[in-house]
Amino acid sequence: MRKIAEEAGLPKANLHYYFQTKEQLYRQVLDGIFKDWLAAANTFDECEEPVEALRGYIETKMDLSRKRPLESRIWAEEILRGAPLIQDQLEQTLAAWLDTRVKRITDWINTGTIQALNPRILMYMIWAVTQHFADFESQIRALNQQQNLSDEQFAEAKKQVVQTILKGIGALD
Amino acid sequence: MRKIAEEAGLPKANLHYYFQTKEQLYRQVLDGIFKDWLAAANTFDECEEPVEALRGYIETKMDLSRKRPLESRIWAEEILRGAPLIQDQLEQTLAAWLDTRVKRITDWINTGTIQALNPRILMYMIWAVTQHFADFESQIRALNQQQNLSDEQFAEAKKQVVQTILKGIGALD
DNA sequence: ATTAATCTTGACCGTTCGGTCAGGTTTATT
DNA sequence: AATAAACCTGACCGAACGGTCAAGATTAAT
Repeated sequence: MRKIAEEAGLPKANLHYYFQTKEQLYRQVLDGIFKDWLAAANTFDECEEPVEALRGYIETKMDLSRKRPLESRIWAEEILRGAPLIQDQLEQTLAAWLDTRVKRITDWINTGTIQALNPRILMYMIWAVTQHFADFESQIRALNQQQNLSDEQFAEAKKQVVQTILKGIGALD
Repeated sequence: MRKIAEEAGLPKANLHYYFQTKEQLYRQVLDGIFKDWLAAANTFDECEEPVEALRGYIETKMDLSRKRPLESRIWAEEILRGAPLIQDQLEQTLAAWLDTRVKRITDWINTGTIQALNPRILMYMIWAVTQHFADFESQIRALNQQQNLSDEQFAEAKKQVVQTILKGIGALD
């Protein structure tokens, strides 16, 4: 709280005027992140066909990792800790969101647009890969001559992630 | 340190006899994890062909996530924090390891065994997906009726991860 | 049996932590 | 101009933190 107040340029006591406890502040941060997360998630529904729907979703998640890596990292840290404060949101909102998307993917499988697979695991894979570029940024930087990925490198990564996953599930030739 | 001593069943002062500072203890933990990580990494070299080499590597990493999720999580947390204590290891050992594997993958591309792609990004994807099952275990549990993945579910996930990535890079039909 | 080395421990120390509070200042309302 | 509401702040508090230390217990070496 001291460091946050310092960073924000106000006395710690004043910070406590707006956020009574550290946990309340943290909860508001998590809520904001969850909102952004769901907003990005809606990209998934914008297209009918799997190729465009998944491409749009993956690209949106990649862009989020690029533009707001801190959000992704705070989310990741909360999950790492066992999600003590967001378990309800995961079990309710996120589970419901996932269920309806699982149904859509199942439809694609049944119509033969993509190959048979477990839709949940596909979603886990997409989350894992896209968020990795935010959460493991410092590792990637260390492996890239101590330089963050350039815009060009990131664009290449985005393209390859989309390509590999879409091809991997049989949505591309 | 108090909690660790408690968990280990000895007085805190005694813990400090074996580990002078918290950071020294933490470093030893990180070193142990890095060793396991590199041991798993060597699976990559056991086979000549991309399909078997990558399948073996992915499966080993998946097994590690299953059997030692805490290790993966501590590693992830260290990276999330910006890798303050393991930057050297990332820039030296890990970077060197990655370089030689990038060369192998490049060979596969040049001989047409897999399609053209950026080998580094492929490795990031593999790391992301395999470690996700350890690092985001609590999220997966919340989305799986509050139950950890069963052995059967995990086996299915492992199979699908291998299948999707191998197919995604054009190593399978 | 004696000594030295290693291990164990309760009590203690200074610092930092999240949080409080009385009292001040500013802003909005009438 | 008077009053109320909202906002701001330095000083302070108890608890928890990582770490220390002197002294005791145990083990190994001679």
